[in-house]
Amino acid sequence: MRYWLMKSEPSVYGIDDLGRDGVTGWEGVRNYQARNFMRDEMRVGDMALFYHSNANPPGVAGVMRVVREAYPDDTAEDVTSPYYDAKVVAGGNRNPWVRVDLEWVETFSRTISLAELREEPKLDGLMVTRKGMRLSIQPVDKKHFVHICRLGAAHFVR
DNA sequence: GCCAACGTTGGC
DNA sequence: GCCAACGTTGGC
Repeated sequence: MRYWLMKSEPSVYGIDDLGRDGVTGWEGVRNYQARNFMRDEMRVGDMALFYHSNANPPGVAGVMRVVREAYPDDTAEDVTSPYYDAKVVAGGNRNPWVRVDLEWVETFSRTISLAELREEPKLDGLMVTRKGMRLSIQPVDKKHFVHICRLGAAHFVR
């Protein structure tokens, strides 16, 4: 089983939205490296940290689980979607974008902020704290995942 | 294939 | 709102 960190802006879709929805399709990923992680490496049962970007403070807000592996993200072909990709349709190319489905697992009682992630020596090597790291889907070491869950006082990990 | 210009991400 | 860092585009 693998562990991930996935970013979303809470003003667009945050962990409270996922808590309400239960399960959501992770739409709108338009970066090939991030897509490749979803398409090639995410498996049902993998766990992911829900990271709030462009938030105050930015940080990990909770945990979710992969419940469906990669399938086409048809928002890329939907003119009315904010994630519409004109290049896909115009080029007559096959839609290269995929999404996975994620299930809400737990919302932390507090957000583990980016500043706190940086300060914690046990989290050395975590990708999200690297300067200039914009990748929206990142693999996370199990030991890092578990530690962040403990910081968040997660129940499911105890 | 190089690389300048441009658009986006995301912390602050 | 600013802007550094990054990814993509497109002329050559």
